[in-house]
Amino acid sequence: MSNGFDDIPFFDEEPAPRKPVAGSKVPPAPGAGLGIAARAMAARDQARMPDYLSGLNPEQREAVESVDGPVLVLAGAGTGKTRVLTTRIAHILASNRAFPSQILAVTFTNKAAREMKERIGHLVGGAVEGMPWLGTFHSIGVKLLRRHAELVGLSSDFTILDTDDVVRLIKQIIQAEGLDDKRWPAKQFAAMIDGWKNKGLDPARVPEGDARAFGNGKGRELYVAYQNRLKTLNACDFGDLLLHPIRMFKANPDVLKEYHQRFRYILVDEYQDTNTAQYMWLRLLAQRPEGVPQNVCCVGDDDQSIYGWRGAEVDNILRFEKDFPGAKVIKLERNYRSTEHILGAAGHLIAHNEGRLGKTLFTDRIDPNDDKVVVHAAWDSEEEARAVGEEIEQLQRQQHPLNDMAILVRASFQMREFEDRFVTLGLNYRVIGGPRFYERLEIRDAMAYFRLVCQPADDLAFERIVNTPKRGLGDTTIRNLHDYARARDIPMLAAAADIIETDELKPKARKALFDVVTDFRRWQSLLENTPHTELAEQILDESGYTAMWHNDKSAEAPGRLENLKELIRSMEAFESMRGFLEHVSLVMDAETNENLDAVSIMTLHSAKGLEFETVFLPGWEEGLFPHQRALDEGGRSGLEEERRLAYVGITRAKRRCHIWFVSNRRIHGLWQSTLPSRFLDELPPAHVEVAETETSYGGYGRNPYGQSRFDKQEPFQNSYSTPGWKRAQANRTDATRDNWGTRSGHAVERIGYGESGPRAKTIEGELVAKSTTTEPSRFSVGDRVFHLKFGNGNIASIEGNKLTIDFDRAGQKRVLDGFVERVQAS
DNA sequence: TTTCCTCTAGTTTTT
DNA sequence: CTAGAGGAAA
Repeated sequence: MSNGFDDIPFFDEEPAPRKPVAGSKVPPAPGAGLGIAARAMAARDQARMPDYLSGLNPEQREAVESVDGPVLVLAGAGTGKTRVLTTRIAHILASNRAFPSQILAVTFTNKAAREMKERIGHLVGGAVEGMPWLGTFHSIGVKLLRRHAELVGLSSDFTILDTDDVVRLIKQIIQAEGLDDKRWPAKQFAAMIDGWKNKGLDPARVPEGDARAFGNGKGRELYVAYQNRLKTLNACDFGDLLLHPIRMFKANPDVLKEYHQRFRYILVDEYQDTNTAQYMWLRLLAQRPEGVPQNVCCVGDDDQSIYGWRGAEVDNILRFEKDFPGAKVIKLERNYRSTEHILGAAGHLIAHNEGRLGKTLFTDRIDPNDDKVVVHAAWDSEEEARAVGEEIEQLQRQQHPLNDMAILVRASFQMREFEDRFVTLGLNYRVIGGPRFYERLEIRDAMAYFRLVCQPADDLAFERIVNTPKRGLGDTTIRNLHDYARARDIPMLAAAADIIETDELKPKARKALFDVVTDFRRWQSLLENTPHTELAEQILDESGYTAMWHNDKSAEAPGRLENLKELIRSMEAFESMRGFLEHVSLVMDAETNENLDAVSIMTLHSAKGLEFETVFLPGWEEGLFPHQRALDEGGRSGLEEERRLAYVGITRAKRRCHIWFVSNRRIHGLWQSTLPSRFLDELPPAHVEVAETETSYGGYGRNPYGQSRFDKQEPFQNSYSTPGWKRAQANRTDATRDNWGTRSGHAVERIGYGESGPRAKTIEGELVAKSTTTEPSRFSVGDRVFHLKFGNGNIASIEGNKLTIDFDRAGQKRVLDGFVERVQAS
């Protein structure tokens, strides 16, 4: 849990590593307290061929052992990419080429970094201490910046702003420029700045046209003003965590040189996702002066590049060989995940893209009993959800764990239908990627208190909480204070301390502000000597923040209090409040509860890197997938990215992949009839079967879809002529919309779930319906209960795990007992 | 200050 | 349609 930079010596105290000599013996490892390198060496010495190399195929092994010089590993889905990366690091360590602190290993997400640490630990036998430079681009950026902040005009205790802070800040700037913040939304400009920063553009380099496009042509001025404001706040946004180090390195070649010496080996995960700024950062660090080997290894898959829309440049991976002359390119094509049908379908689909580096996944685990990829047609999204639910239940009856199944959607609105259905069925599910814990209102408020205690100059935090809970400090007072602070160039909290000594404010506001200032003074004085969790609780109590939610009668209030408790709990793992704040600003991910058996529902984007026995891919319709906007805004390359997304979806499946399309979908409230996705036509018949629908309608054979519905003739185009396909097509054309109820043999029961109000989600961002149990209900009629969505109510009747409840506010609803908690009768 | 109403926009997401 | 934001009224 490092919260800074001073815990790692800049250069190792140990002697410089020697070049390994073939067959050289390494001295036996002494007992306890071994460094990672020593342990790795010991592990290697146990066998002639190091253990860690034994299970690798020849290509993987080559990727692991080609440690010197630039290497690009093109690792297709399920080909053991992470394994190669981690084994490679273990190998570098074990062969005595570098110390752990001389390896730079970069990932995109914290999750990936964590996983790598863990797996290296396994390989080397023990926890990985001393890999200080394994982390995300951003966390490594922070580490560099904390060390050299003064070189870019910051002080090393700078704050990291998240998107929410940034938007509020930009809004102020837009208003300060005298622009209408409704006509020029701060959010949009924040996105523009983010985009520019992804491209490595400082204000001067933003193309004229782009800069003029915002704020009556004032885009550039606004960007400058924003950067200035950040500097006065001693703050960075996420983009700066990359750009500042780049600037720093460019302006200080001596510093860059130090890092060149330090980082003997550089590894990059998910290279296809790097944006221009990351690419610049990497080249600065990786490209060495003549004669020095560039030990860079980038691992990626151009076919899985799905983040172009947020600045990723597939081109980075495509031109690796130009950037690093003499680079070795190793393709990993042997797939260990999926059946031949799944690979065949995915491979045929992705072959429709141009400009690929070209890989074909194969497996030799061929089993004639393997299912083909199945394409299903449904009348509308409701039927789609119902049918998927049935399939899941059927698999469940065959003892397949729900954890092995996932529904991967293109857009998050599609999730709702599945959630509704699963709640009705009492089927456990979890939603991955919902609102994040640290993005919740109450968490952000609490964090603002903590930030302000640790960093009295954090004006954004100050503004967020001065009047939360309500203290009668309205707009006018704040504006006053703001001007006062600006005029004197001091932080707002300091300004508040000053202004209460004057008579500039009304007595009421003055008193309120006085209380705030004294509270913060007190908390700051406690910061060093009070256990931080205790202090945190104290802050939330004394500020009246907890009381505010206690008094709040709304349905969400108890959940929010619970989240605050969870926040305090999660602080325990940290040494100090500062350490905790640093962690939170970078690590925004929530963990899922692995112990629960549940179907996962997530977007295709968040599914990258995961795998499931069975994957359901609903919503393969033109306009949704490929998404209309991707086509409109991205043209050909937009379509190709969508296709890669489809590829990612299919290759998540190990054994079973079910694709769905519907004929009617409600978009923006109105029903629209839809066409099957062109991607369906791009699947190879040999690996695909069309499901016979159990429903009894249709069969007219009116098939408007022949060959080449969308594209010019393409070599892969094929027209399905199987009876099943024809029927599926006919179904979607001729079905009548009276399928409410039991047509598919399943009693449809609607329970209240669809009115406005927040979605019921647990702190992990999961919504979990308890499965039907045979146990007697833990509730009885008349109990007073609380429901996250509907609030308080009394139980009117009970059937199994389904409760009928008279809610105080929402009226009578039927809900599953897993969604309510018993409360004391009031 | 709160509540209610109107308006608007509406893929994908990490850090 | 529907969630969220912002403005107007109580």
